[in-house]
Amino acid sequence: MSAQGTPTPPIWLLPEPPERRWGLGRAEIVRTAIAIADSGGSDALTMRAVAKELGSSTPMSLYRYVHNKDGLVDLMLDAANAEVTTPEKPGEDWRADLTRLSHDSWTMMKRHPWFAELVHQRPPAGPHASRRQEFVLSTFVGLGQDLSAAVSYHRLLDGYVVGQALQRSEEMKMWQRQGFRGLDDVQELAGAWFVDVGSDAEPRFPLLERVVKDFLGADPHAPATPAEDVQFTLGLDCLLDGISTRL
Amino acid sequence: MSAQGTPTPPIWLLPEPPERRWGLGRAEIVRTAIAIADSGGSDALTMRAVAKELGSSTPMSLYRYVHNKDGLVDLMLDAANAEVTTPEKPGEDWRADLTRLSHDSWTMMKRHPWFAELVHQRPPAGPHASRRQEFVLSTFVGLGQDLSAAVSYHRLLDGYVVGQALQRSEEMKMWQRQGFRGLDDVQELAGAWFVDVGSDAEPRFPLLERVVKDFLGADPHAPATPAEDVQFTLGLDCLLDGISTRL
DNA sequence: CCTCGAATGTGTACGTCGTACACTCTATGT
DNA sequence: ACATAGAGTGTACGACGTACACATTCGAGG
Repeated sequence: MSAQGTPTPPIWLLPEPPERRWGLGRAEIVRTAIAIADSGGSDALTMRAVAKELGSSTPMSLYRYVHNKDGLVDLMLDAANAEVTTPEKPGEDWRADLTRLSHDSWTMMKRHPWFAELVHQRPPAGPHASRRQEFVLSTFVGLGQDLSAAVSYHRLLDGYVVGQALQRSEEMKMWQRQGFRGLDDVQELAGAWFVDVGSDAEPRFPLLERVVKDFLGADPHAPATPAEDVQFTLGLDCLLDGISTRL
Repeated sequence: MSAQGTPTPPIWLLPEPPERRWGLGRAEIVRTAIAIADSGGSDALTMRAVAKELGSSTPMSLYRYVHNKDGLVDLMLDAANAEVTTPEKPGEDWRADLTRLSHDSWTMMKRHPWFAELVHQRPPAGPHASRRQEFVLSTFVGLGQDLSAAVSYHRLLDGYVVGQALQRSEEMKMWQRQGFRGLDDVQELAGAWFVDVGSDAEPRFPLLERVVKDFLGADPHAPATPAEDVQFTLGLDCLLDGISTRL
């Protein structure tokens, strides 16, 4: 990544390349990049990979359109953000609004597991992100909160959603990490990953061990995991409860 | 990083190198790596940099001790986690316990801004992390919750703390991004980063703009920022409120 | 229809990263 | 004093992002 050399400014500062007469375009590039990251994870997102997928033999073609990789990431994040529908104005029921918004974001991040990993690598200044943030802020300000409290609550909510998504993508990686056969490996892993497990009679982390066993005992190829959504909703409700007592 | 090739298992699976007779040691390596990351950020954390700092001319010396970079990161994360004191057993007042634990973690992550960026890049299986997790789980289980609820609440809290730390380190990077002179640049930035700002008369994101101005208007070299801690505490309390109504 | 110039794609190459492999050096037990 | 395991070094490879010069392609004016 750009690391440190010259921390790239958001791509929005740079002019959109003029209307293309032939050749590639931002939209196509971003779509391809998203497809790659969707299927291969954020590690698979490589300028070379995107270029190859597009048929271009070298990655250099892309640079005319996206300026650099950080710019491409900016565009991907914004495209993903565009998939969650943000109301124009706060409605009657603030809690319903925010619940819907959070759930929309959550399903978007389930669709794009790379989002949570990449979003912390760029300043959060995309147009759609800004729009959503403005909406949430205005919701709380409309409820009589001052701006700094509104910012706090927005952070709280946003951090929660992204954090859950991050944790989810970690778990997915854990599954990919090795192909399990059965519960034998589970035992091995549970015993190995958590050091100082202690004797069988008195394990050092009994609860943790049960969690790991439950987790690893589940079918990795189970289609849908409603439990995930239930957990998400529980946390969110609990958070909104806490907020609402403070309004 | 290891990217994808062979997702490195946690370093605790590998035997600690036998007691050194001369030369380096894990402790010294990890200490140096943490010092580098503390001062230069997670981007500065390079095997080469660590080796140079240690006086070794090549990074290869390190590999006998830490196996690979992921292993070094595992050790760094665990060392940082060791800095937050986890009680042996849940006490009388669960809320005080968790508040103290969260605040401890938060100050640790303020001390080590790289922590939040690196923690999501490795499985959360370090001994100290496990111990803290076990403590939180047992707190909730002791309150009569079932295990999956306990896991939810733990995630909620942990995700909150790390998320706040992540946001903080993002802001710090934003400061470093360029050396501001005064409010002129601020105006420019505020107008530029948030696209479609709209006319001066009717900005498209009025609240957001105020937030950015407030943020950029503050003194970047202000020593302590108690406001930060106040925000942290607000969110945490609000979260604990939400949890406590569900117990 | 041909040609010219701007818009677009390509090849090559550099610097950085993690790290494998073979090598040399060092300190210790005999 | 010397063999030997334990430790550090040098060199090198492949992947990455991307700068720069070059080749190619298209659309408009003669």
